[in-house]
Amino acid sequence: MQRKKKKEALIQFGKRLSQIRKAKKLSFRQLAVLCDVDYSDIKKFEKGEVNITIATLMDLAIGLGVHPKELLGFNDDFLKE
Amino acid sequence: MQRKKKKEALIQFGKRLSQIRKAKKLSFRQLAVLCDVDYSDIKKFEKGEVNITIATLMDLAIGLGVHPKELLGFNDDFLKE
DNA sequence: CCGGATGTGGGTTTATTAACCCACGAATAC
DNA sequence: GTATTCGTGGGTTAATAAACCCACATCCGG
Repeated sequence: MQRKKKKEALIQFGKRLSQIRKAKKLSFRQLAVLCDVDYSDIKKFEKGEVNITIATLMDLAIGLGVHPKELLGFNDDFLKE
Repeated sequence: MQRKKKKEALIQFGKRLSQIRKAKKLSFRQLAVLCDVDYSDIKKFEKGEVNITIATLMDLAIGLGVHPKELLGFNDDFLKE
């Protein structure tokens, strides 16, 4: 994946994560406890600064109480351009 | 995520990847060209040896012509135990 | 006013992913 | 029978994700 597209993908993912977290009315620190990751790292994920692995993705899904698929449920049109 | 569960998750992911690749009748090397990753790495992914990042996940999805979500479309019951 | 939670930004070290490459034997095709 | 493609297994090095930690300003409730 090209540098630019990769960055865009991570930002889209971050937005999706943020969306779900807020829908569940969880703070960074609350979610951090639920999914056993550091609270300050979650913000990095939501900003699209980190290219997380699927294990971390699943940790987040567990904490949020959704299927891992949900976290990738963003519009993927930008991938096709 | 506990060590054991993480391993199980990666194996489930690998199986799903293998399933889709075979359904599309692609060899490791063919898929490798389509998604621009090394052919010998794809086998490692399918064996669950590597905890890939979402950028690589998307590369695979692009090569396979499916939405990234599809690659996480495995049964996640083992996550809940 | 004060204690607690929150968002934010900035660090560190260690493990491991990404991105490569090579060689072999078996199966497939020409 | 040889050229191609395949699965397989085994490497390397550089980049970075994981897993931590800390400080501070703000906001809110008691």
